[in-house]
Amino acid sequence: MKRAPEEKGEEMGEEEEEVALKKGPWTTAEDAELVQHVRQHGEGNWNSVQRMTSLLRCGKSCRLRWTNHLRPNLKKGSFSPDEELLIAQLHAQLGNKWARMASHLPGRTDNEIKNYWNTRAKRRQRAGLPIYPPEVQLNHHHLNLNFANANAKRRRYDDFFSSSSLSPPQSASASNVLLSPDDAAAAAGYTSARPAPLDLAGQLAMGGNTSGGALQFLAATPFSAPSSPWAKPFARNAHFFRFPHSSPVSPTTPPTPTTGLSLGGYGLGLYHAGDRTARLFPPVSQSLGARVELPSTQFRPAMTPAAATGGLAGGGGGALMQDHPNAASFEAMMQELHDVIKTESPVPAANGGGETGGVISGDSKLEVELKDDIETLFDIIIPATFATAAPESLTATTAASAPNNSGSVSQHSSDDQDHSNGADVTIDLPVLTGGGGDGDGSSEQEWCIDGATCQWNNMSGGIC
DNA sequence: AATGCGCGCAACCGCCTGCGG
DNA sequence: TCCGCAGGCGGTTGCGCGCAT
Repeated sequence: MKRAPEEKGEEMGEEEEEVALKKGPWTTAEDAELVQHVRQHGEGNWNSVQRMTSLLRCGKSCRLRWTNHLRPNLKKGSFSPDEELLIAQLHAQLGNKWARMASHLPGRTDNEIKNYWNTRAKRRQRAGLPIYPPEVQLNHHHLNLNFANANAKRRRYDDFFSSSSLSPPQSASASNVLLSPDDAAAAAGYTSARPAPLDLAGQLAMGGNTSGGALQFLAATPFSAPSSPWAKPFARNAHFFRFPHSSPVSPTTPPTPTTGLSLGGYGLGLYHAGDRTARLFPPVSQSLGARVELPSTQFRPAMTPAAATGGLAGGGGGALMQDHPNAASFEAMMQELHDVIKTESPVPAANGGGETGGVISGDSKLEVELKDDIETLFDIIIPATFATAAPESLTATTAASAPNNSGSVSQHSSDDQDHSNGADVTIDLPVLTGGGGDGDGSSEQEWCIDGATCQWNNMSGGIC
């Protein structure tokens, strides 16, 4: 992109009759004009703004101004402690992927998060303090322990870690390596008053720890908190996600028959419109004994080649859950959802938030968002679940000891696909059948978002 | 009161990617 | 396949404000 002549700047050549583009702070008049333009023409095509309005701003500047300051539903003000913790968690998992982090913090912009993190990290580094809260470094520890291979696979899928940035776990451990969690907490000034971020982990772990595990979900989960940062990332496509609230999911309670993910009392599940059979991840047990099974082809007529062959030891790519093929693949699951969304186009992409479309079509935008949300589940929530499991059990678990009962997770050596060291993590996916939930795919809120009235409590026989 | 300094934030810049011709 | 364009992203810069000296 060529630099525009600067306002303060040098003389323009005689031949250059182009209007000098303005730089610097925006005026309220400029803001108003940009807002008016977006209202009339929608987002996108930013370079046309200059042609269609009297604004003397380049397209990039207009886009930046809109996304960072003018678009609706922007949340201004300082970050809440929950948001701060979520940012730390996201940064630990994603590195400097500000835009992706912002997608999980509704109302916040990438620039805002970036500025916050950079100043905070700079300050803490200068003070010789660890840049991550102790909770996050614990996550790292277990993430590395349990998900090394899974992450390695996923990196191919979505360039998981930025090659130019430090690996987050390395940077975290480097800054914290000499400190015990307690010492680090003390040194970092994190107090016990800070809300525990990994409640979900505890809920899930407890849920898998007993035969009556679902009852453990009677306790509120982080997703049930009205302002929970755990829940917010999923607000964009709330109709695709269901999370445990204050009531357990009955084993016979079916998920909503629409495409999506569920985090019910039995864990995380993938369900699908028109399909009364849902596959659920069971809650993670502390024994970490079993193996897991992810996608099947029951949702579509044919497995994609990649999903059918990639990383599915035991050839279970096309099997139903009952078949328990000894394989799991994050890629495959996302591939499956990807295919489902492709073929179904189940809901309108717009979900509020003032987004008016743009260059990304509704379906593809939905895909991206859902993929991000799913990745958050895998990046943050499921690793967090491990973080609260007994650490010693993690290291002691071997493939041979995996009992293959539902409701747990196992590690097993892997020589498939990426030939990386470490263990695969697999999850058994029992089949639950039946009907229920409203499943109408409407915008009706079925879980708490920002304090809105939660209708879960009013659902009879539903998820909540 | 004046000055210096640090911090937070808004905006810019350059690179990269995706897409269409 | 190449090329140009538009948009997105991450890093960097610069300004304004508040605080300490």
